Amino acid sequence: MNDEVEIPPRRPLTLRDVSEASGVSEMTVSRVLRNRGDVSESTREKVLTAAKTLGYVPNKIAGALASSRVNLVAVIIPSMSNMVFPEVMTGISEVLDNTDLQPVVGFTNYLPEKEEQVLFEMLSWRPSGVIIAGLEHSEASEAMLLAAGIPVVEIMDVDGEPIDAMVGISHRRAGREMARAIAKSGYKNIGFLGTKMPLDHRARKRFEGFTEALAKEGLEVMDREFYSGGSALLKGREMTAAILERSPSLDFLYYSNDMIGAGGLLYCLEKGIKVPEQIGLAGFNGVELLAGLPLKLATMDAGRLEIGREAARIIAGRADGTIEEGGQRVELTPKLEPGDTLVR
Amino acid sequence: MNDEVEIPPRRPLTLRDVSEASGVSEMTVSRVLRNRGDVSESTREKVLTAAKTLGYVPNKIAGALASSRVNLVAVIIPSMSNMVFPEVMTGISEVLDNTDLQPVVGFTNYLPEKEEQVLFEMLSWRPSGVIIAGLEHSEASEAMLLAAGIPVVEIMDVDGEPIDAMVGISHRRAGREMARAIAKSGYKNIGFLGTKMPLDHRARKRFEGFTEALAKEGLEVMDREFYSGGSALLKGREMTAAILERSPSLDFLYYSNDMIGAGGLLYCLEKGIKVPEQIGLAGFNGVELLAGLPLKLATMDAGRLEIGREAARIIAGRADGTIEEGGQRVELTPKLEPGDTLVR
DNA sequence: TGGTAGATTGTTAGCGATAACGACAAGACG
DNA sequence: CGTCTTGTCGTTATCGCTAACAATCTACCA
Repeated sequence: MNDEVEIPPRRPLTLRDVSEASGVSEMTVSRVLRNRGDVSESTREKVLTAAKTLGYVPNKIAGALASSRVNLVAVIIPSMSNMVFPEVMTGISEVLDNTDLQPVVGFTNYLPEKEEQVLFEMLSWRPSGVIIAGLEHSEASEAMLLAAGIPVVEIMDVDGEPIDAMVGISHRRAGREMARAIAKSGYKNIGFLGTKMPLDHRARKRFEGFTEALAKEGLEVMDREFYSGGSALLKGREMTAAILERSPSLDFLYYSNDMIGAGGLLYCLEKGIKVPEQIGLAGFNGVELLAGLPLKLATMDAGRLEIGREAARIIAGRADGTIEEGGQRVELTPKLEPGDTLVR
Repeated sequence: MNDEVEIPPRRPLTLRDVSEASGVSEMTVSRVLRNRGDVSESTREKVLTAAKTLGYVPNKIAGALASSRVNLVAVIIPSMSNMVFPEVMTGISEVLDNTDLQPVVGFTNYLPEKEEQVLFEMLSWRPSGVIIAGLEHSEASEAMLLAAGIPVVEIMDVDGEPIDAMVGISHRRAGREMARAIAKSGYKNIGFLGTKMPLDHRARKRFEGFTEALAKEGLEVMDREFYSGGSALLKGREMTAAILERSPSLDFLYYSNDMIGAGGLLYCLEKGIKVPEQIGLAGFNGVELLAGLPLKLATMDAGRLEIGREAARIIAGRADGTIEEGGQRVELTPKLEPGDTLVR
């Protein structure tokens, strides 16, 4: 009850405090702390020690206002709870860690209104760039992005027109290629299992490409099953059970993501269904998890890590002036991984 | 090439632009946009339409500087790539979505230096609160947190002294309870499989509690296996194969997380090992994934969602003045879920 | 020894918003 | 009919920092 050791300064520290403590002007302190402009070694040290002993933390709000430069990059993605976006984030962080840029993440839950809110909120902090998932946005969102006057990279998808730059894969093509691979392997009775998500445009595009290419091979999707919410692995099981019950003649199941595919795979193995002879299976995304399954599920790697990296590179390059123009279009090619469940 | 429709204003819009467009003072525009103070309905509408047609996005940097109020909450966590923190984030977002607070996430990769950097960076934006994983921080980090003068909630763990508030479970206790449950089930030869992470204090505490309680039962950990990096599911398989090869007499395997536990479970089932009779298994965390496995892995739910919610509630409450004091200590009780792999 | 380039440090004026207070009009009231 | 509220705005002074320029102080050369 009796510690007069240090009265914690109720008023937060400012440059002035450091300036007074070290006997130089605020400007000089500012220069030292930002490593900008010439400062003699002696005063530099004086300032640095003063700042450290005081425990000074610069106020970036004031700094940003004065210099109209913000080292934040807005990253807007649907969610973090499926395995796809964490990996994108890893790629982004990896690249941004070598710059003075900092990612700031916002979630939309696949809701356009939420996206609009989050975007508005983030833009009001005047970030140096925006990385946003998808090519489909509300009109208001597009207008904001356009008016912001900063680099915008739309990621994941390249089937459409970007506002500025885009990095991703063609989900239509991914669907098509999978369809062709399935047809080539001789499967005829194909079922589709996916999410009940009218707002997941990429899943939709994959499905469109899939059916389109199947049609060219004279095939069609014979049955479908949808889910929403819950444990994806469990849902995969349940949906597989349901669809096979309803359509016993199916010999291939295409899942809209690896997680439900893995559930389906486990279910089939348990039921003694011969995979891939009796029934073939395939998912989408190329999540790391698949490596640990009894059989390696066929999938298509979406290159999520590389998407994150490339998007960050564009933002970083444009922020530091290395890159002049905008409008980059980077299409990565999804890689088919047949695994053990797509061969005959 | 000939669209003189709208020259996109090179200079970003400010309050002044809106003020001029609507014929009122900047102050009034500010009042309207923030819904604060009395403004007549007619001018309110004038301002609102002006702002909308111009596409004005307020500059929170300036606003924050002037009002010294920031609606940001810094959330500092190790990573997003295991299944534990996404769920914590969900809990945080859930609560914060009902306030005007916004989470801003930073990652430390379990590195104290990285934590320090991220913390410094975030504090320099003067957030309204900090939610940070763990009770162990570098001296500098603690000093910063202390000096920041804002609510700080340390989450996940309660085995230690918080800087301010804390919300979590006792990992020592979680380890102890699991040990007791295992002993009670009659298992005698116990193996431990975990991450090679000297910096994961919570895993360490669980292990300490585990061995301590085992000792009281006259038991001890007979063999151990560690890993780092890679696909956790796959690593779980490999480690299980390795430890059983080396110590065939083991009749129980305790995994430091559910993911490697799931890998081990799949491995055992494949090898025809009778679970839980021949060998019992248990993990930790209670991830949703487990529901989809052939057998439900025994685990201990860490209440991650609730941790996130509670932490956010404390921050929100203190930010809006609903809660006066600091130093809250919320200990949630981990729930043992025996599943199908911890019974005899 | 005066002059000048180069290195170092200080001064002044905002950045775009908000807090706090002041001003003014339209009723309310005795 | 003058004074007092209330309801609506406007003015002024920062917030903490940085850009741009000015001022000093060296060192060195003709």
